[in-house]
Amino acid sequence: MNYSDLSALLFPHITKTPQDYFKQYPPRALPEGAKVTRFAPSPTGFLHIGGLFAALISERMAHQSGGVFMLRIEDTDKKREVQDGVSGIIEGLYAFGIIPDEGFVAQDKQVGAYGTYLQSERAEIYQAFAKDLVNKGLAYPCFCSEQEIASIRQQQELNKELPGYYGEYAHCRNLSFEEIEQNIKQGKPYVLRLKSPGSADKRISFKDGIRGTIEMPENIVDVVLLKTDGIPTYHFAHAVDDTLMRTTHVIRGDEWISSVPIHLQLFACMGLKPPKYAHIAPIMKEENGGKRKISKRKDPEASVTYYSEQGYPKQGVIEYLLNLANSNFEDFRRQNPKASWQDFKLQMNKMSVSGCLFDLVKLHDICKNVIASWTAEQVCDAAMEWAKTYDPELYALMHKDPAYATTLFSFDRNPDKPRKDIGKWSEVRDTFSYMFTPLFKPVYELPEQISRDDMKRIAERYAQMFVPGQDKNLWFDTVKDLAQEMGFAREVKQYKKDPDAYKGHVGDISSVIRVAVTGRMKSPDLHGILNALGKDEVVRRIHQFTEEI
RNA sequence: GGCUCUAUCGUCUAAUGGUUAGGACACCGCCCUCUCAAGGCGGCAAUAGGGGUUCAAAUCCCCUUAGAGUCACCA
Repeated sequence: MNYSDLSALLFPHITKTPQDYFKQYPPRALPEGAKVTRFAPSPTGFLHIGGLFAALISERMAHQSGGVFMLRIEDTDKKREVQDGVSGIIEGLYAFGIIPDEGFVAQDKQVGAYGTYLQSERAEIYQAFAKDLVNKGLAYPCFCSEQEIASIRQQQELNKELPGYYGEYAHCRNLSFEEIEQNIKQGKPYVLRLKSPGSADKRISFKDGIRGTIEMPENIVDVVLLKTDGIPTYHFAHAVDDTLMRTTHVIRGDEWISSVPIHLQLFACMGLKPPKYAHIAPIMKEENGGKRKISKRKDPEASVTYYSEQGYPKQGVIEYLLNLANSNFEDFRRQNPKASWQDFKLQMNKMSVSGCLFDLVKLHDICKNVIASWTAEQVCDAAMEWAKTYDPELYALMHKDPAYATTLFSFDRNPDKPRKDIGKWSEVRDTFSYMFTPLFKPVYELPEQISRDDMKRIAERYAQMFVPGQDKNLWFDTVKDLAQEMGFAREVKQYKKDPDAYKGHVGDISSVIRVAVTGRMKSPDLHGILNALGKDEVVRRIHQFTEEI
């Protein structure tokens, strides 16, 4: 068979060759050791937490090495595509600060000299490479119908043989030029298959950046390169795109490991050097005592939008992910409390090989620490930004008086022992609702050891005594004075020494004031709260308290 | 089922043939304290099972078991 006749028959309109494209997309001028990586999702819905994880690793590997990080969209499966899928991914990435250098930077905006980064716009490129393979006798058209493929499969299952289109099962491998020509003239649909040079008894091995050396049987299946519509399969697109985009490191989910023999063979057939691979274990979820891959359908926390909605600070989410990737991130953070997470040197070979369970509790803890390390202004800004979209009522209240809102976050926020009570912005409303008069709808929790009469007397007396703006120690002295006046001990220790001599102690006085003003038995620094609320509001709340209990 | 990978506290993991098997989260106790949060101190808690190799095994080898991934004109 004359293969150039065949390639002309199959691709009459393709004039460019792979060489033309190599010229168009020359090697990148990057320093030695710079890694070129990409995140290449298909736009089938919102960004998955596993996708963010993979993107983060790729971004780190590129930027740590002075390389380039690309966002390529793999939209070769039009059936599964979802509207706005691209913007969902970009927004998800941007929301967590993962910014590509090349590829898509907005729904309809691409940057970079190695594009287009949208696979559906690259059809001609793939076909040029396909034509070249046909020319070399390494690819052929296959006219088998779905039913024929299915029956081959059935037969193979019956014989307990490797399923797939290969060897003697690959009928269309042996079609003559005339047969092919006739089929084409009749308009019979076909796919283009690789004429796999592999043999069943040979094995290949490759070095995975995360897993080390992996050995596998060589690929022998004549995999589909171009689908009926002329659009490539993932495998072929990967080989062509990552070659032309000069990707050095392909970092992807470990569901791809078993396809590596196909990929390596494709590169070999095209005479190309394959990139280095690193396969990331999936993020898992616990279910009925077992582990399973976290699922878009079943698990709300699978979508990165969940973390935005809940208001986990993006730094916290990223740091949690980095912690999953390299557990020594924790040590780094402890030693460098102020450093940016980007200063951490992520190491691929330290990544876990088996999938880990996603732990929302640990995430929450990390977020608490992250928030605790910020200034009140930073916390307030971030909380407000969240509230803007997810809690408009709270936003309006904070926005009305930003200085007041900032004050709330400064309670107990001293640098040595910062308060750690908020892990995500959705907790702000409940934590501080009593600080906003419109949200203050008290259901008083009362201290049991104090009589109602005493509570009223304490509260009313305090309303008279309260002087805003006092120094904290001075203020507490007045509370102690009140304790004494009411027959309570000035000090807890004093009370414990001789409980029968007092009605209670200064802590009980604080409790009454606290409950009157916040409706709760627990709160941050009472002194701060009273001063923030101001005399009028404190007095008003105390009156409300004495009337309602 | 074939192929591939994996197995250390409940969870995330450290320990590259010699450690009282370390840390973090969670949980429990104590201390500090006007409540809470935090903090300090302590506790609970693991090498899946069985065989080898070795003076010595969580670590190397084999088997078993369990889990994960994959076997599409999906990525």
